[in-house]
Amino acid sequence: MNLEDVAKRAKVSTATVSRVLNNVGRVRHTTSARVLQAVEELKYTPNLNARMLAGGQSRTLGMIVSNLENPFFLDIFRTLEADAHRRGYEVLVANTDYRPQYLVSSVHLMLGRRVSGLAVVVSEMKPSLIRELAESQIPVVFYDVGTARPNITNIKVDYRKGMQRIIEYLHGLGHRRMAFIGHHPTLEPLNDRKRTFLELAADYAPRMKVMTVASADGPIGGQNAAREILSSGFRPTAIVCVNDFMALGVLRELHAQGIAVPDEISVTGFDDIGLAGFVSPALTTAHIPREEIGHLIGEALIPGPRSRRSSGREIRIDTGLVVRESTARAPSRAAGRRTTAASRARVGAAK
Amino acid sequence: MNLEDVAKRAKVSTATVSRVLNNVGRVRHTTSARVLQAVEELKYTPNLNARMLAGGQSRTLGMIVSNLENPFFLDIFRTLEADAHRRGYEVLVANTDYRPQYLVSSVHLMLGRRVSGLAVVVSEMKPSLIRELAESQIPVVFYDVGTARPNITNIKVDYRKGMQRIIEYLHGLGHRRMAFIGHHPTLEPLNDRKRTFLELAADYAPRMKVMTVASADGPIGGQNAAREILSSGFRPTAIVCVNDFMALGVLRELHAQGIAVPDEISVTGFDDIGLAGFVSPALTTAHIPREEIGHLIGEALIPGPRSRRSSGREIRIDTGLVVRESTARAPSRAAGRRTTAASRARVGAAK
DNA sequence: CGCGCCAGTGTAAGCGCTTGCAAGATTACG
DNA sequence: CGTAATCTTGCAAGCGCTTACACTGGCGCG
Repeated sequence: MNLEDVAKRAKVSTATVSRVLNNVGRVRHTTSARVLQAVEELKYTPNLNARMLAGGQSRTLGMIVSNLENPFFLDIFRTLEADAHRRGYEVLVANTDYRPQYLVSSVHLMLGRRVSGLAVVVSEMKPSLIRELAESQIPVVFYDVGTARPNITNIKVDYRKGMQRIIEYLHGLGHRRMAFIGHHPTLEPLNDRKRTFLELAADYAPRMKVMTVASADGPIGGQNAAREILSSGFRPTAIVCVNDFMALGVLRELHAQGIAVPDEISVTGFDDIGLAGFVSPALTTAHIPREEIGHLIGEALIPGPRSRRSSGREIRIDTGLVVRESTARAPSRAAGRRTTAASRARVGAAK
Repeated sequence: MNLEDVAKRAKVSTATVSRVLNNVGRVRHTTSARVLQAVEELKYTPNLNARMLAGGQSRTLGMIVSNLENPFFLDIFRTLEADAHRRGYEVLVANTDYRPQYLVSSVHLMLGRRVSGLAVVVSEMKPSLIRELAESQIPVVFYDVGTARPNITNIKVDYRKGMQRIIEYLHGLGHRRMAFIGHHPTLEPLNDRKRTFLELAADYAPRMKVMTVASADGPIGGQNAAREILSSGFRPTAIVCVNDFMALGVLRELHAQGIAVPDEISVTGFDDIGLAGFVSPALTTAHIPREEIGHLIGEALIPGPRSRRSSGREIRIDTGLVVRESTARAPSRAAGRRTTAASRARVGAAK
């Protein structure tokens, strides 16, 4: 079932059919009606691959994320997709599971499909890829990784400032023993966050006791990390999570162990995913404007009159602290702490 | 940057380059090395659109879901994708937001890309689409909707039996006033679920008081629905949700209103998404084996020796009840119920 | 030493669609 | 009416790749 079949049936040339289907050039009304009818009767669907090949442009964007399961990424995708559809674009999405190797193949897949723009919203990175994409000529947006280049827009969230707000807030509540839960410590951007936490903690209170652990992204990872902290003997009054998705698991584990949040331990997340407000206790977190990010990506990737095609720009996004129910004043030392299996000895803090 | 450039640089013909890249036919080792080097130097990426056009087959599957945000759909997608990758396939995903119109355009998009198989995992449907897909010749899997046809495999979850287990269980705990929370009542498959609930409730206890409300899929929808029930005056002892995703919002709202779950009201979900075990109280629900479904889809869509290409089959999936913390014996009438703003008068039950 | 084979390559015909160019059909106008 | 201007439409050249088929040497064997 191809253009020719339709053309034959409508008794016109393929060129005319093409014009009708694409609404370009002038076609007599009666002819176009005949073509449309033939299309209808034959249930013809244009071959997009051929169309792209011949047309030279795809009206398709690509988006690569680290973990589609994490609502943070999904929200950005959804916003971008909505914008794209509004402008007649499609968006292909690929998932890397934080594996650099998958990132590479995903990028190649996108490049192979000749997307007209690519958003790379991941936490892992290979320097060689940045070079490759810079040379690819297509507009690219990196989120959180990479650096601005001629055709590369860079969106960075001021993670440090967000973390600073969190720590400042917790410190103000009297917390002096904190644990940080991260994930994928081998990935530099993520590791950087841990470092930021450590630095800031040291800044705020030189004698702050801290500990860091890492597990997989997601509730299960958070749960495991919480378990690890609790069984280590270190007993923080606040647990700071690298993102909300992991914090969900932390909340669950504390609940399971009968530790009250926030009375005994305060918990914070990062991102402010929708779910953060739907768990109990609702999560205190740093808000990252995901919709804004989605729009920015669209603006950078989709050509248009309004868009200044912010090539090469570096855009910094700020975060805002959202205080909900999972944080409170640190329990006073005197306060009786329930003796759970996990709170045996208060061993010295790990650095 | 195309095959010809590479061919020129490697001083061979495009045919040879193609053979090297696809690992087909015999090519002298030294030649192939030369080609590979040229590819490397030119950073050449094959144009997949052209490849597909010329090759005639795409090794790409399509999957259309109603709500990517709902982990239920995402889990199926992830399993399918993993299977697909293992067999050298890609999978394109599209989201309909429960809108039939989006379903139609998504199907056309997939057909346009000439996917070699299509999974339609949605709750909305247009009969005309079924016909169209049946005629399309490509293998198709419908989940929950449609009917088996020559090239169409049908996977259906025995929703009724699952709901029956839930109601039986709740009834056994003494619940006699229940509310059902659904979504998108205009979509037949979803509406069917409400009907199932109503029938079963009537079966189990002729004098059971029931009420049904509907809102959007997701925690917010669940929250709104719960609010609606609570402010209606009807005071159920159990709230049965059409899926876990909505139940999350119900749990949140009850918590916010100071209503204890499960002491005052029991809550159940459906699907058993990962999050169900990570909220507090953990959700009692019916387990749908999403991984199995993902595998089945892969098996039906990806040709292979092992796969019996289950065309035209109808596969029924059974569910299992997972009891967690959100359900308990119905509070005795005498039990003091905290007088929250929402529990004003106990008005008669709505039918 | 001649012939058949086969490994290794090249040639060229598409795949289904878009589009510049030009021919044929209409319409406008003097 | 004739001719120019304007519409409609068809022709055909690709887009980048795969692949059937043809061709070229080198080798084994009688």
